[in-house]
Amino acid sequence: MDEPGRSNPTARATRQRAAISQALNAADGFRTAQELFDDVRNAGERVGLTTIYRTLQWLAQKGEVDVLVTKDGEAIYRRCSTGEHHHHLVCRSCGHSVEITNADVEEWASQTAANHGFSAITHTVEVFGFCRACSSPDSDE
Amino acid sequence: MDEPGRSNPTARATRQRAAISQALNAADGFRTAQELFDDVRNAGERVGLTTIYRTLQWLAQKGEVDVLVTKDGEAIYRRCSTGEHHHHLVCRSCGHSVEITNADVEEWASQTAANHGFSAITHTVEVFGFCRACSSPDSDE
DNA sequence: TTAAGTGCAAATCGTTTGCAGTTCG
DNA sequence: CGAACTGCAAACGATTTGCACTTAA
Repeated sequence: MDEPGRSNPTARATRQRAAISQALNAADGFRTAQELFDDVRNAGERVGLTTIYRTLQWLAQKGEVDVLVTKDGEAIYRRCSTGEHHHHLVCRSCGHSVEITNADVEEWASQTAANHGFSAITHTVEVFGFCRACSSPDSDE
Repeated sequence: MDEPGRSNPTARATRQRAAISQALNAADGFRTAQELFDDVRNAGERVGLTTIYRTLQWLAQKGEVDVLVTKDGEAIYRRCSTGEHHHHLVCRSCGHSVEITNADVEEWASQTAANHGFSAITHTVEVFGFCRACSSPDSDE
């Protein structure tokens, strides 16, 4: 993998990457490639889905974005918050997300990792469910 | 479309389901649908991949198998472990992953979600870091 | 200039579904 | 018999790749 602090010699500053990076920056929480595609479009930029995927892959490799996979097998990306650890409570229905924190989890994560001999720990916790509004008896999915 | 995962009318005992269940039983850890397909074949049974998927879906719904999704978006299944939930400790360098569990996190997740009025909770915990081997001074990759 | 970057369309690949033929009960 | 169940092939949807064209440096 790339060494930290050493910029990639083959990295060009393109309009597309800037747009993607910006969308990633503006996004609060995880986004699928498609969502990012839409975000970029809404921002008035035109970037191909392919480029979204390739750039995301590139950023992930550089460790600038975290990648998770949902139960549906979809990849979701988030700007990697170096050192910062905040989690989200995401509504499956409306997408509303609440930021949550809990020192215990942080503690548990680093502790567990250490027990397994892991270092340079970073963790991600995402809780999916239906928010109060969406789980009302007369709401649908 | 009548998948064996519908309501619970009449779960029929078929040769295929027996074979799948047996393969699942013999499997040591997680298996992909394909692997299970092969396992069943090696056991001398002939079951379609479709049936593997449908039965797995059915078993998952009944809570008899756990389903996880790998980074590649592949679903992996494992028999039983009702209520047990695994998380992963993933090495950023070699990709080696260790399964971890901790009831406290489960508790925390559902508790926190409930406090925010969320229901039908599902959570994902991923801990990234460098495993012992990869953090050794002379390791590469 | 020229190789990295981009985008469209086609290709992948795991998983799902349409449908007609089987089989359990 | 009739509803479940099965399996093949086609459909699917997210992601990747082939290839000709742009563009940053």
